[in-house]
Amino acid sequence: MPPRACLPAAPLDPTADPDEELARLAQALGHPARVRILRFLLEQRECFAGAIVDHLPLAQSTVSQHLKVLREAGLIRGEVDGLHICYCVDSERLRRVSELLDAMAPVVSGDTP
Amino acid sequence: MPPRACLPAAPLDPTADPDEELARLAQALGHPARVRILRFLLEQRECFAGAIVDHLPLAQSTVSQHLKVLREAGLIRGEVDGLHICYCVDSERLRRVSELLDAMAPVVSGDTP
DNA sequence: ACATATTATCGTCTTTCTACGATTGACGAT
DNA sequence: ATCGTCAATCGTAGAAAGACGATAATATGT
Repeated sequence: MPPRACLPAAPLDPTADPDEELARLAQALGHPARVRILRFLLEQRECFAGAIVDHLPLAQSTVSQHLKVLREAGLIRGEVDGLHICYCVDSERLRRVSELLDAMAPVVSGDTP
Repeated sequence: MPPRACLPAAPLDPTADPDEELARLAQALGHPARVRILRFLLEQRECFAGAIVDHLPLAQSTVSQHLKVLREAGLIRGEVDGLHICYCVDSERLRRVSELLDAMAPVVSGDTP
């Protein structure tokens, strides 16, 4: 098996501010195409970029940009595998979103009297 | 107690598409100021717009626009109370975000072997 | 009716996002 | 070495977001 190099992946500023972190993650999720990419990636468990391009009605360069946004938010990781780049969701990072949300709104019951 | 009228609140297109819905909600969350507003609102349980303006280093009109974004995403509701507008978080709608996320990634364990 | 207080909206400017085609760089195969 | 393939990046054009001051709308108090 050839050694798998890792893409620059997540520049992810160690923001330390949960508001900034949540906003950053949410912004990455804030486009239908990117949500679709995530869902597809979760369904396939992993796949190379070309498959994602085929799955969306967008140009290759556009998809590549969306992938970059998701990568920089840390929501996906891409590994170079020969000619392809194999992408997969960083589930931990995805869970982090719910985590931040829950930390913010710790189960308030009955807000609509 | 005077009758409380409800603001246009949530135009919220009944998208039916969970990807669109999640993207829409995430986009509303995708700005630090708006996250801060939500957090503040959750802490206070409710408060009028002026208090939010005082709490952020932004112009009144800017805050008003952020409130509008949150309102249109259904994340907050504003009720006219005399001279003030009393805002509060729609916790159910906020939980909906986690819900959509969880539905998308139903607890995948061990994604980083 | 008038002045005051509170918030939304308007107009504008600047910045960022989205999308695309074209190009580049890297790899594998011939 | 050259050729195809795959994916990132560049350059650019148009759309949307973010910020502000100024203005308008509405309700309250005098």
